[in-house]
Amino acid sequence: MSMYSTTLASHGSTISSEITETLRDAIITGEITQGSKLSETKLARDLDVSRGPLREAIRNLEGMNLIEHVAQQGARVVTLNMQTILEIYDTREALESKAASLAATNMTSGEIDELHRVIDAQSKFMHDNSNAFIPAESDYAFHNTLIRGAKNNVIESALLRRLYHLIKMFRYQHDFANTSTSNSLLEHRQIVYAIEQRDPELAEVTVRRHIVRARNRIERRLKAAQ
Amino acid sequence: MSMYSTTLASHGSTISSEITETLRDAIITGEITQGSKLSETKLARDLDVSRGPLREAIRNLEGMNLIEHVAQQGARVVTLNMQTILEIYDTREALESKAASLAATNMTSGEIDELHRVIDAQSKFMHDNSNAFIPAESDYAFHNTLIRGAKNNVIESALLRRLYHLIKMFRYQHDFANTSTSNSLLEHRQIVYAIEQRDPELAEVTVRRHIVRARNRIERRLKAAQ
DNA sequence: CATTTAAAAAATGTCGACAATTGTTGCGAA
DNA sequence: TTCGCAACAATTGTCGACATTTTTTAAATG
Repeated sequence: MSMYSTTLASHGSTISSEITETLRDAIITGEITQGSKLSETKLARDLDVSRGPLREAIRNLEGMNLIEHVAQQGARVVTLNMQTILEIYDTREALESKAASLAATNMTSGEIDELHRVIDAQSKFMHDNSNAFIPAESDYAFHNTLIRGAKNNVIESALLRRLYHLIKMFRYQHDFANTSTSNSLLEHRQIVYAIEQRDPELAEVTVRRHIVRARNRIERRLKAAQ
Repeated sequence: MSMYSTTLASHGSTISSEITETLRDAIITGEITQGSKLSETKLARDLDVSRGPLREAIRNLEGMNLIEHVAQQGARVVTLNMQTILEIYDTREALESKAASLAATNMTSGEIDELHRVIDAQSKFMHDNSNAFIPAESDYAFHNTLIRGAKNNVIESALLRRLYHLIKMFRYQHDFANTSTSNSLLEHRQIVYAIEQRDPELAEVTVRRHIVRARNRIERRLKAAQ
């Protein structure tokens, strides 16, 4: 009976935001398994809170698309089968390619510098680790910076708030945590080049290709595993 | 002091879902004005419910992107200034053009028939009303059918659950309720043609152009009104 | 008169208890 | 045995009260 590590956290003053983060991480890592029911009574007991803030946390998780809640029946963790994964990546392709197009116009030079720093770190890491892979956190840092550079809060929310938690969950639980292929680094460089050139169309197609390739890699691997 | 009409509704058994719909409609129509605070105490009194289900309704509205909630300070209705509107339409362009592409492949012939029925109704209406406009509800019916035809629940949710309420809110409050231009009907026909031909690329560009044109119309009109 | 500060008021966050609904168990009838 | 049904258990939904934080008010200070 592993308890969900609440750690020290607490930068989010309120209890419901605390347990939202705790449960979010437990779902992403799979500590709470896909498809399992989130029993209010049990969770409230385990986390040592009342059911009030717990219900609010559940609604928050619903906003991250991590759970599905139906009236009078409770909440369940989403199930990431192959179809859902591919749907997520198709949606990501549409949103993030548009974000790249906007970022080519709207990114500040400071943010472009940040992209370079992330890429350089990735390059150094791969060099030090026999070109093995890019660490997940570094990959997220790259895409986070790109998405924020679009200066479009609606797209940013659609991606970072409602889609990326699902992507992290999938990659963590299905051993796609670290993006393979040294090609990813090259693609990252091409993306930064397009943005640096302030070329929206090139930025859009490079990001689109980057995501489509990831999508197809996933599809191949999941079909092979069947 | 106009009270929010709770009507008979009640098909959603639970109180929180009831008042979610009530408040959603009040926000979309502007009965609750943009930027105004949603006071839990006052609303609970007005709607004659306790604060529990009201807080859940607020979280639901947050999931529709209709309000913004910050801890210890409460919830406010979003403000739709020009920048936000254009951000919404840029996001819609990315999502709905992808949805059209998918729909060209995945739509059933029955759903295509449904698109024809909607278009025929629009055609008849315009003919009967001196080519004035397409009624808002009929326009939403067209796009709803298109989006559902993509058979991608993630895109569908991103559009219908998280974006379209904002679009309805804007169009209702800024007199864009009825899509002007007889050109819209032609564009609808082109979209259906592309889907009928099972041509994803053509479907994508026709929908993209349809939305970009609407976006640019809005931008021109809002700038002229400044 | 403007600014600061402390008390008061109001609002949001949390809790425990009760209500209503759903799910389960076990008995009895076909 | 299988099916239906009633009693029971467990879960979710709702409520009112209390705790904590924020906002307002108003006095006091410079």
